[in-house]
Amino acid sequence: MGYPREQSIQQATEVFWLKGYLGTGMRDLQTALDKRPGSIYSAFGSKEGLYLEVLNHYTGVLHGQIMAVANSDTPLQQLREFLRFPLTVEDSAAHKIQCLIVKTQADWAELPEGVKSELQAALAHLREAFQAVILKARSTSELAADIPVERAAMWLQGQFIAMRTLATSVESPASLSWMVDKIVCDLCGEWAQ
Amino acid sequence: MGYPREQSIQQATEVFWLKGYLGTGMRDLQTALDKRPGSIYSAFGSKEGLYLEVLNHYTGVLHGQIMAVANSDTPLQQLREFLRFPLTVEDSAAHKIQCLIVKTQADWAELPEGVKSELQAALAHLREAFQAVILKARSTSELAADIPVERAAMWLQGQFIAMRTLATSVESPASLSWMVDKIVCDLCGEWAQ
DNA sequence: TATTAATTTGAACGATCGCTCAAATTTAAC
DNA sequence: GTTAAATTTGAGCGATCGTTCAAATTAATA
Repeated sequence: MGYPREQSIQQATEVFWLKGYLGTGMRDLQTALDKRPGSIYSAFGSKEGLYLEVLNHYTGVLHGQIMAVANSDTPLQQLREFLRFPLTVEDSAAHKIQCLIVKTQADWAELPEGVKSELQAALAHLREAFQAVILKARSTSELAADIPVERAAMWLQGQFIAMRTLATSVESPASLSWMVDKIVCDLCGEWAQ
Repeated sequence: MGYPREQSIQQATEVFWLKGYLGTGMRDLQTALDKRPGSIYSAFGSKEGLYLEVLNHYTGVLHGQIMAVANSDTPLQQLREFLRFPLTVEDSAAHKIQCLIVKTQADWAELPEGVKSELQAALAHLREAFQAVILKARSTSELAADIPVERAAMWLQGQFIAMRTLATSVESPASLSWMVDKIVCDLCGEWAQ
């Protein structure tokens, strides 16, 4: 049995997701991974190195979910389900409502340079996935042919951020599902050039 | 000359706004206020105490701005200007794009209990102001009579968060002004019950 | 000006931070 | 079974954290 990288990354994701990059200490990670500092450092090099692997894995999963929406036959309907899902997590995992990327971005000014650039890349990567959703919905005529694709993709990312952020500050996230309908409705609505 | 509370609060606001609650150290504050630790502690009691005064002052200013929108004769037009303004800050003050409250909220899990509850209160207070804008716009018939007021207020707060967050991750915030138009457009659009 | 009260100073405390590395342990090779 | 290589261990490093408090300074009173 070599070092369980995959498992460690998943356990570290939980901690970073809950406490953020700055808020997470190496001792939190040592506890969560059940590893002593030397093992973690020999496997990941530094706290930043571990975080970057976590961010990479997290972004990949999220990107995959959005691309699955884009690749479905009914992208707008799948988008609805994608947006609604995080509102249904149980209380014990409430931190999972907030997107890890957006959460980390809030600490922007204090982040190491390497984390900053990877964060920017992650945001851009996810925006590409949102753009694929728009394009697919346009091709299935669920969206008008003249929709401004890049703006709509960025707007969609913004709606994602808004909903996730609001959901973390409300006692019952599920009660925000009307917002999902509003988003899809507005996506199909007016896009004055 | 007594202790310059007002001035200290404004200087501390700058630091907390830039670096967040967790990211700001007492030594950052000592530098910014040009005061030694004892003075700060005798005036504000603790880092948390100083932050709470900063948050209170900040919330008051923002609430006042939104209420000014609500009290104008053309609330929707004023809302446009209110939303557009932060997109125009110069590069050197880029951190001012992001709302201090939303920024602090991202560190939720690590915040002292007192900060958490004040943050919740601040968000609710600002939502009341957004609600006043909706109500006023309805009374001037800029908005339909059957708009769901509470939902629209929360949605508007979400749009505010989305725009401010996106603006911090883009090279030219001013290029997002189309989003302001989209927000006002969507506010006037469909609100399926 | 002498005396008291209020404020400011800054060295330093204990706790925690990210991280190191010599030693102990486990694994692999023969 | 013996030896060499790879991995894990955990005490502890220097730095920084929020905070304290005796001493120095400034302001107020008589």
